[in-house]
Parts: sequence; C-alpha cells; structure tokens
Amino acid sequence: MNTDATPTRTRLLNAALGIVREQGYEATTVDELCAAAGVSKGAFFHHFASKEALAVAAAEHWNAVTSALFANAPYHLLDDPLDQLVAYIDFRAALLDGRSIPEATCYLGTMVQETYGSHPVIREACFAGIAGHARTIEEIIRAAKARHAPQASWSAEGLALHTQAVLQGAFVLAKAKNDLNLARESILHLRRYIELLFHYAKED
Amino acid sequence: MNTDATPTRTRLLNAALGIVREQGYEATTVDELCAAAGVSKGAFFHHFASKEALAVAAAEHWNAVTSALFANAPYHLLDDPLDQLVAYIDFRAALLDGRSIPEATCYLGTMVQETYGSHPVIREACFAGIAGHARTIEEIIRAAKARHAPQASWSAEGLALHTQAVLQGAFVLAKAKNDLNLARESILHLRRYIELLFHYAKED
DNA sequence: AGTTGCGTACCAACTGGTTGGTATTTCGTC
DNA sequence: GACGAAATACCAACCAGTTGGTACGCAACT
Repeated sequence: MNTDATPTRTRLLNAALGIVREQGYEATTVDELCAAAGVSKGAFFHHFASKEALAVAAAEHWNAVTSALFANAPYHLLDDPLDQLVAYIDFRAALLDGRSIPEATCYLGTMVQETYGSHPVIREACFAGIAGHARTIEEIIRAAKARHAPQASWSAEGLALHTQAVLQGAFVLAKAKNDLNLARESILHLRRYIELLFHYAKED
Repeated sequence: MNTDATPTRTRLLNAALGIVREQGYEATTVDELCAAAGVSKGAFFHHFASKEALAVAAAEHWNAVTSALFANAPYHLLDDPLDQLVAYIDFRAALLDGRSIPEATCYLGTMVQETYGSHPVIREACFAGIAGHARTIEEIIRAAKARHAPQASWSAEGLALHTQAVLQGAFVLAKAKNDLNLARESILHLRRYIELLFHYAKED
C-alpha cells in the first residue's frame, strides 16, 4: 500500500474532507477514513490523537486549500472593488458547475451543525475558517462601500458574514432537495441584493 | 414514571426535536431519547420501527407544530401582502429572542446535512417540511408581486425558497459563532433585500 | 565500513464499551 | 382473560482507541 506520493497525513486529511462532506462527522468512522486513505488504523492514531483532532486538522487543511483557490481566482484582477464583489459571487456560483453535492459544499458548514454543542473545539475551528474567509470578502466590501456607498447604514463585516450565511443556507437547501440548482438560485438572489444595495447597473 | 399526561409517542417526538437540534441525528442515541422522554427502550420500539422512522415521524411532528405557530402568527392580519411578507421576516427574527440556539434553530435543517446521503427517507421528509413552509410564503410573495412588482424577473417560488435558505444559513453561522446575533443580522439583510426588491419605504 | 542506538512511520490484532434492535415478560384496562 | 402498551434483559455488531511490534532512515562511535 501507500504507493501514492502524498504523505499519509495529507491523505487522511483529504479523505476527511470528502467523507465528512458526504456523511457528516459522527457517521464517519475512523476505519472508513483509514480505508479511503489506504492507511492502517495504527497510522491514523500515530498522526492524530483522536478523531476529533483529525476533524480540527482537516478544518485547517480545508482553509489552506480554499484560500489558495480564492487567492488565485480571477475576480481579484478587476479594478473596481464592486466589480470584484459581484465577480466573487459569480465565482461562487461557477464553483457548483460540474460538481456533485459533496464536492460543491462546505466542509466547515457541514460539520458545525452537528458538533457545535458536543465538540467546541471543532466548532471553533469551523467558525475560524468561515470568519477568516469572510474577512477577505469584508475587505473587498469595505473598499466598494467607500467608493460607491459611503453613507450606507450596513457594515462591511455584517454584509460579508451575510454572504457566507447565504452560501451555507444555499447548501442546506441544495442537500435537502438533492439538487444544486437550488443553491444557484439563492446565489443569484444574493447577487441581486448586492446590485440593489450598490445601485449596480447590470450589464448582462 | 410517565406521570406526564402527554402520550409516550409525543414525548419521544418532542425529545427528538430537542436532542437532535442539540447534537445532530447520528450523535443522538435511542437510549438518550428514551431517557429524555422518561420512557423505556421497549416502549420506543413499540412506537417506532427504527431510529430512522422516529426521525421521519419527528419531522412530520415538527411540521405540525411549526405550521400551527405560523398559522397563528400576527403577520397574517395585515392587509397588504407586502406588509405581511416584511412582518413575516420580522416574526422570524423575533422568534430568536429569549431562545437558546437549539431552541431557535430548525430541526429539519440540522438533520438534513448529515443524512441527505445516507438516509434518503429523512432527507425527503426534511425537504418536504421546508418546501411546505416555503409554499405558504410563496403565496404571500405571489400576491405581493402581483400588486407591487408585476414585471419583476424573479419568481415567487424562487424568492420563497431563498428566504428559507437565508434562514438556514443564518442558523449555521449562529451555531458556528455560538451567537444568535449573527442570525439576527442576516435576517435583517434579508428584510432589506425584500424592501429593495419592492422599493418598500421603511417606516422605522 | 560496520554496527549500534534511536526516533519516526507504520501495521495488524485486540479491547472495553456502546449501539440499534430483539425476545420475553409484566402491567393496565376493557 | 384478551389485548395493546410498556418494562426488563439481552445480543450481535460496531466503534474509538490501545497494544506490542516491525521496518527503516540517520547519526555516532569504533
């Protein structure tokens, strides 16, 4: 086994991202994770003190993977921060294309609903990840607000968190209907909200 | 035991609504449910064929409880459907007051994330509940649209589902931060979106 | 160069406790 | 005494985590 070049630890983290998004945290067994990573149980507990510790490490891994994805996304190239914001939302919608539901949805949002009470460590890792990503959007919103709506009563921080809430909610509905199109439509509503907030002229 | 007047079956259903919203479906054990309901395990399996069957029955129970709550809510008394819609959103925000996170959040949305792949029966029950409630909002939106924005490009159905997505997402974020105020803020953004869509004049 | 010592990575088998579910018995009421 | 509701006792399967051990690289010492 382990003919793959990626180190065992990373293989387990990636397996966690996949299986937990499919089944949730509690329903995912350590044996399943080991099997998916092609690794023995001894190796698992060599790298991670507990299943909970893996979940936390996987959250950090998720943050690393997704921040790289967003850092290289095209919306940063636009000049106007408002254009960037709208392009970010379109980018989030585009991320659904050609993906299955577990592939398209968020590892953090999936886990936090079932762990927020019983596993505070996981909950905090989830919030840190979501809030961290929101902060990058907050900066874009802050710049857009300064240029286009300096008098607006809403805060950049609140709107940034709201964008994440809409995305998470879109994932919940998509899973309930087993259909990602539901998520697409909610993201479109989010886009329209931003446009209305900024009196943004649609070009399409 | 069982000095309570409510029948065993209902006690188990109510216990499920509480504990599952706290811990999620998989982390909730049958023994826990029995203990919370003050009922033996034999009684549990006398009333429900399986844990999964209880979850589905509890979803229907949740629908019954919440539809009664919304049916009696004050927003129905308003004349203008747009006023009703805005009042509905305010009502949803008011439902957070004085409640803990498990009390304030949605049984269906909590469960569906971890069961949508492995328990299709539960997933369908969750979607049926959410979609059913959305349909009542859809009617209000349809009337409001006919009166105030007949030309609008969005559909009543889509917007109704979006309102539910925002609420579900607000719950996810609130759980992640362990703070219901996050949900309040997102619901406020949803209110503003509706106002902007309808060019609704704020009176407050 | 050989080998000794040691830390890291990994493995297969096992354990103690828990879980959903069952078999059987008892209770309550018509 | 019949019949459904509820209690007790129990089981096989499963789970997170442990154990005791192997393989291997690397450095130090001879």
